[in-house]
Amino acid sequence: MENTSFRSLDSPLSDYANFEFSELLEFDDWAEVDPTMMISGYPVNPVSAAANEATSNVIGSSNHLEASNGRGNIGSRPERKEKVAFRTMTEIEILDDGFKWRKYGKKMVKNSPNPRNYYRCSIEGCAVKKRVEREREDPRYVITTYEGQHNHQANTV
DNA sequence: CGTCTTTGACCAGCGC
DNA sequence: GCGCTGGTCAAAGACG
Repeated sequence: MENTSFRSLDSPLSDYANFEFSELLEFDDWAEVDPTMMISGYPVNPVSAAANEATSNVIGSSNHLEASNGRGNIGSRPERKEKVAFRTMTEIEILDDGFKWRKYGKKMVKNSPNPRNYYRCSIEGCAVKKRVEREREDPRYVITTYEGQHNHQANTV
């Protein structure tokens, strides 16, 4: 609903031009989420490194994460879950989006030589989950998947 | 002292 | 029915 929340968080850094969401992954009720909302609701502010290149790197590759949801929703809709996945060009996988995340697991997927990290919101009552995974053919790219919505304002960094 | 990180093991769902 | 993968939880440790 209220996508407002924060759009001008105290981001000391102003070079988060690496944030690119041109490659959105479709999962369940993706259509319910507005891309604009993510831009205003999930601002990223890399605290360091990577932030001088990119800027206008056009992603022309194709997504290969379709195998992620090959579980049980082939032609069916078990339930609606807000899943938002987008690719970010950054050397760091821990992007500070204004919320506090607690890593609760790491797993190595066969589809990628790199491990997949699972994060969860540290705020109680907030069941938002975040999945961070590196691109298989482009390690410089990071696939961030948000699941759920925050029930609180940004925890400010 | 409090919080978060890390690793392993366990469980569940789906495929064959 | 079995196997596989993915996902989650738990405990201990480390660090601030």
